[in-house]
Amino acid sequence: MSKRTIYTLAKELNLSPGTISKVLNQTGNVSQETRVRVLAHIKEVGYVPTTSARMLKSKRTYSVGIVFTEEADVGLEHSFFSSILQHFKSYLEKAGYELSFIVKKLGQHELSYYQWCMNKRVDGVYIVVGNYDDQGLYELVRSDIPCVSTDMMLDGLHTVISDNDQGIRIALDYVKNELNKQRVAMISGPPSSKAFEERRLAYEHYMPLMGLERHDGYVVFSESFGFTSGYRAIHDMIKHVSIMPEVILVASDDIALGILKGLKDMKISVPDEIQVIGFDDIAFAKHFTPALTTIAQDQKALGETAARQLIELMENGDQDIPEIVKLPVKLMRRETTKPAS
Amino acid sequence: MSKRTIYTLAKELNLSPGTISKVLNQTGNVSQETRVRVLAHIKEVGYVPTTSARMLKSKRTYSVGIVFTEEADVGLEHSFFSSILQHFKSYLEKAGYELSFIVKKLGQHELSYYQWCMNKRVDGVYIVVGNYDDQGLYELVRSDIPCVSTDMMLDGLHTVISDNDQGIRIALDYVKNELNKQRVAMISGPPSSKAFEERRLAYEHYMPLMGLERHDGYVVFSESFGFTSGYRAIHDMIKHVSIMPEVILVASDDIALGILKGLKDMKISVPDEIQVIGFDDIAFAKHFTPALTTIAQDQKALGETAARQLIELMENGDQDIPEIVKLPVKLMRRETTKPAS
DNA sequence: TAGAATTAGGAAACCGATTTCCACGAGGTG
DNA sequence: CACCTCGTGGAAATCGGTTTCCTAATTCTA
Repeated sequence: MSKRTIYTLAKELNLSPGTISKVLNQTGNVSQETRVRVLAHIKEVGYVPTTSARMLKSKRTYSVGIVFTEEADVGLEHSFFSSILQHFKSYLEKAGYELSFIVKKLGQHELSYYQWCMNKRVDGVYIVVGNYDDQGLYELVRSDIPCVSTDMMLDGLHTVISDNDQGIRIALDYVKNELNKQRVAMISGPPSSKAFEERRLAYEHYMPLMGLERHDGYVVFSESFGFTSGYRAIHDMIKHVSIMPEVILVASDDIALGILKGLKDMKISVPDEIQVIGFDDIAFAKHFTPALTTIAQDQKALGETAARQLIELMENGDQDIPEIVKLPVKLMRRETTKPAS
Repeated sequence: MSKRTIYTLAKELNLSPGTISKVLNQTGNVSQETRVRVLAHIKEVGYVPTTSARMLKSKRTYSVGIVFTEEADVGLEHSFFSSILQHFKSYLEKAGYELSFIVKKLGQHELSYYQWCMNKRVDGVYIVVGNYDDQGLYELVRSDIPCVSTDMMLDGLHTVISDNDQGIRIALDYVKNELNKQRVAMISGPPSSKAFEERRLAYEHYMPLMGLERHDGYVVFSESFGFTSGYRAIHDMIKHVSIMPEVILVASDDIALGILKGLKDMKISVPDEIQVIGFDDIAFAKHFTPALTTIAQDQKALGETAARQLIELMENGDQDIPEIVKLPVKLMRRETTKPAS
C-alpha cells in the first residue's frame, strides 16, 4: 500500500504521466489499447488520484457544499430538514459526489460562503436551510457557482419546494367539505421562512374565497420552529381569540405537536373541541397520540429532486432547468381531525 | 474581488511568496514589523489561502471526515445520532474545522474510507455510526489517522460513550425501590450495536443480583433501530411471554415509542398494566403521550466531548487521552412509569 | 508514391501553496 | 579591525496532478 502517483504509474507502465492523466480524464487522444492497459493497472493497484493536486489545476472536484443554517430550533435535529438532507445525501453519494458543510472559519481564517466555495472548488452548493438576513448567501447565489435550495426562494436561485398553496387549499377543502367546519385559525411560524409565509398567505387568500370564518386573533406566529414555541403559541391564541376556532391549521408539524401538548394541558380535547392539521408529515406525526392529521411533503422527492437538479446544473450548466420546481403535497387523514358523520 | 495568491500579495507588499507563507504559518524568522504589515494587508484584502495548494505540501487541512453509516433505520433522520452530530459539528466549527461525509465513491473512482481520508488529507475522523461488519473501518482505525467514535468500541479507537451499565442499574434500582415491581423484561436492539449489547448484558447482570424476576421470553431483540421494529417486538414479546412482565426496559427511545404504540393498540394500558422505561431521551420522549420515562444520555456532552477529544488528538497527538470516556446518564421520571404510592 | 491529414504519446509549463537552504547586513567579540 | 553570529528575507525545489504544444508514426488522398 505504498503511495502511488501518476509518476509511479507512468514508470510501471512505461508511459508518461500526461498520458495517464489523459486516460483518467478521458481527454486527448489515447489508443484503446493503452487506455485499457492503464485502466486495468489502476484497478489492480487501487490507485486514486489525489484530490488536492487535481483541484489545483482543474475544476471538477465532485464535492458539494451544504448550507445548513442553525437558528431558532432548526439544526440537524430538526426531523424535516434532516430527512431531506438524508435523501439528498444518499442520491448524491450514489452519483459519486461528496458533501461538506460550509463553514465560516477555516483554521484561523474567517471567510464568506463564497470564499469557502472558491477555496474548496466545490462543484455546487445545496442550501438546505438559509436565512434571508444572511448577506453571505446573496453573494453566493449571485456567483456562478451552481446553487439549489429547498427552503429559500431568491432571484436566480434554483429552488425545489412543496406546493404550499395547494397544501393549504387541500386542507381548507377538507375542513369545509369533510369536517364541515367554519371557523379556521392558523398558527404560522416565523415570517422569515418563505415557506411559512406562503402558507399563511394561502390561508388568507382562500379563507374568504371559500366562505370560511376568520375572526380576531385567528392568525398567530410562533416565534421559532420548534415544539415549545408551538406550545406557547397555542396558549397565546386561546387567550386572545374572540371566538374559539373549530380547526387550527399549523404551519409545521413540530409546532403542531407542541400545540397538541398545549391543548392537552389546557384540557381542550382534540379532535372533539378543536381539530388540528399540521404541515410536513415528519416521521413522528403518525406516531403521536393522537396521530396528527397533516399535509405531507414528500421529503424523499424534495431531497432527490434537489440532488438531481444540482447534478444537472453542475454537469450540463443552466439550460432548460426550470428555476422553481413545485412538488405536490397530500393530505394525511389521521386522528386530530374528525369528519362530520 | 480578483483572485489573490501569495504571489499577488508578495508583489503588493514587495516581499517574496515564501515570506508570506511564513507569516501565515508562524514558522521561520520574520520580523515583527513585516509580520504585522502582512497580516494587516491580508485582512484588508480578505485573502484566504487555497486549501488544495496547501494540502499538496503540508498536512493540516482543518477538515474532518464523518462516518455515518446508514442502515437499519439509522440515518440523519435518527434523532439521537443526528443530535450528537449536531453538537459535534457546532463545537468543531467554532474551532475552525470543517466537516465532510466520507464516501466510498468519488467521481468514477471507488475507494475505501482510508483512501478517501488520505486523498483528502483530513486531519481526523469521527465515526458517529459504524458497522462492525464493515472491514473498511478497521483499516481506518488501525491507520495513524486520529479517530474518535461514539457508538463503536474497537481496540485502539477512542470512544466517548454513555455509561450503559450505570443506566441499567439506575433503571432497575428505580423499578425495585420506587416502582416496587418485580417482573422486568427487556427489549433490546440488534446485537450488532455495542451499546445495545452493553445494556442487555447489564440487565442480565443486575437482574439476579437485585433479586428481580426474569421469566421465559423476557428478552427480545427488535430487528432494527426504529419505531416500527419496536412495534413488532412488543407484539412478539406479549405473544410468547410466560408471565406478563410489570415493567419493560427498552434499549432505545425510538424503539420504546413503537412499543408504546403497540401496547396501546393491544389495549394494554401504560403505566397501569405495564410500565415502560426507555433509553436515550430523544427530543420527542418528553413530548409523547404518555411522556416516556427514560435514561437520558447527554447528547450535547457526547458530541462535544467527542469533538474535544478529536481536536486534542489532531493537535497534540495521542498522549494521556483516555481511550474510553464514559459519560454519566440520568433517570428522567415521566408518565410511562408510576411509583407505588 | 509523394504529400497531407490524422493519431498516439511525450516534454514541459503550470496551479498555489510549503519548506529548505542560502545570502546579506547588523551587531558582538577578541 | 578581522571574524562570527544571528536575525531577515529571498530563491528554488517540491507536492501531484492537468493541459498545451509538439513530434513521430501511421493512414488517407490525389
